Amino acid sequence: MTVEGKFGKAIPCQNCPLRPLEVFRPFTGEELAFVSDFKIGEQTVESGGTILAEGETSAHLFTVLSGWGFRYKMLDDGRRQILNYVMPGDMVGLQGSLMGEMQHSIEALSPVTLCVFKRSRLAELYRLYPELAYDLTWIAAREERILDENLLSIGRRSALERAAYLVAFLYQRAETLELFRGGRGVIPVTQQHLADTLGLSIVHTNKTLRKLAALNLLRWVDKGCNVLDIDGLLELAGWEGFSETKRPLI
Amino acid sequence: MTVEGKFGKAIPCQNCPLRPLEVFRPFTGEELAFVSDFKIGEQTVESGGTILAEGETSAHLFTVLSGWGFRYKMLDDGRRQILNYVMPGDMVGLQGSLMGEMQHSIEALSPVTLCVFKRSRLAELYRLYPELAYDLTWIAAREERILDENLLSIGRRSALERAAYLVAFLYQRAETLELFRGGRGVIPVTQQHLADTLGLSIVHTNKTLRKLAALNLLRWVDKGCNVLDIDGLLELAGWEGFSETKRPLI
DNA sequence: CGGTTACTTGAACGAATTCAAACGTTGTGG
DNA sequence: CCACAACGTTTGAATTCGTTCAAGTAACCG
Repeated sequence: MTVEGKFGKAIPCQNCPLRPLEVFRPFTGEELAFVSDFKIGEQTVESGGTILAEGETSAHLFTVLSGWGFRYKMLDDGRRQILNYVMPGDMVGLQGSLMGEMQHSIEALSPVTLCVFKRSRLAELYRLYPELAYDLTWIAAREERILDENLLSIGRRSALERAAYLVAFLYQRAETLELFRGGRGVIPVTQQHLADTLGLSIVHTNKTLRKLAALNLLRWVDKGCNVLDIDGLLELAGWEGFSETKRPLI
Repeated sequence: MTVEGKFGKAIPCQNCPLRPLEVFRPFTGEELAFVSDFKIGEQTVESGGTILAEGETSAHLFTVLSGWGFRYKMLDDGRRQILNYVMPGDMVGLQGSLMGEMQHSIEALSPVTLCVFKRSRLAELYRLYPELAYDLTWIAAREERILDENLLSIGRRSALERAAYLVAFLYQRAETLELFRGGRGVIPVTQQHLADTLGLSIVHTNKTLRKLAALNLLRWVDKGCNVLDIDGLLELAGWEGFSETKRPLI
């Protein structure tokens, strides 16, 4: 099976729409050439579709080019915990690439476009591009940091603080990607998604969000959350916010 | 300041007591030589002492040679969340080495001995030893996986399941390190530590542990937890257990 | 227009926290 | 050697927080 037959290749990395964003560190021509060659194509997943499933050992590794998704794990009886969200520029499937099979699933929250890479060329990356290798470790460490914050939130913050933290977190990440520039600035999640992230029931999540809305911190619009007062959310959560230096885009 | 004056160097990596353990992948002579050279000395931290503190930008990176510790974060008002535990063979401070300053603290649960490495030589490692570079990413991905499991547990498991999961997790990790061979096989934590890991109050943690004890799954002995029935704990938690292939020891 | 999905609300219930107090062990200073 | 402080564990009772149950509304879609 040829990869060209399976994945359409639309955007070459040299004119990637994400790369000009301020958040991403500049790449050398050589790095860019390798990444572009490393990329074997693009793939799209419809909203609600599965990007990667727990247990699977994909031959591929992805970077989100556009769209939102989330990583989650489930217990046998169906209880679901959302671990983190993925947005443009985020690499997905790295953990699976290193550890063998996927230990979590990833689902699309909106139509998602992915850059597709071949796992098998990772060794080459490590051999020839130490800077990119370092970047991969950095990316894993960043995810770890986010999970640390999340764990603190779920374990120790009250429902109200926790919800404020989560919405602020999602808002800030999207903001640095300039995802709110053109549109209405809506975080494309249902209350069920937030509930499964917060470790709360859907009913209590709703009541908590209503409280945040009553405080004029956010507003709920057609299937999404609109942040009205990011500073208020941060203060309520007791959180300094998500400060990030330039990061790699592979 | 010479590093030799600050850190005693006792064990050369070639006859590291941990390396012969089954869990660790064999290293080539060359890799071993680099790691041994990378190591600038050893450091000890007394029980209850701080190994690394949030906000600090240490010039060093460590691997635990002996003893137990834990990673945690705190909210302004003192609420503490334990994120993970560290045991012999675990690298600590990697996240800080990559992201600049530490985003969490690490405290010793028992007297701890650390192998000390210099952050500044990390670039060299990436340049000259792609296999070790890969290992570092792998180590970060492993931590991520553990945090994923933890998040699922705190977010979605009941108090009883959660406690069973945690104790089983700690037991299994210690078991693969053969930490229970000589002694009584006690996990050296107070109930306060477990409470701060589970996201529960100390009172409710106590009541939950008593239930597990009543089920003959564990026993509480002089400041520590003694596992009586690991399979029972795993079953109650609805967890398949912590399967791990050979891993690197840097 | 009937079915589905997402949001919303009230009420009853259950789980976990907080408050309060007691017990045993360990270590310390008189 | 004893008094006593410090710490960790244990238990009961009152309270708060969050869940579950139940129902209803609004928007969207085939």
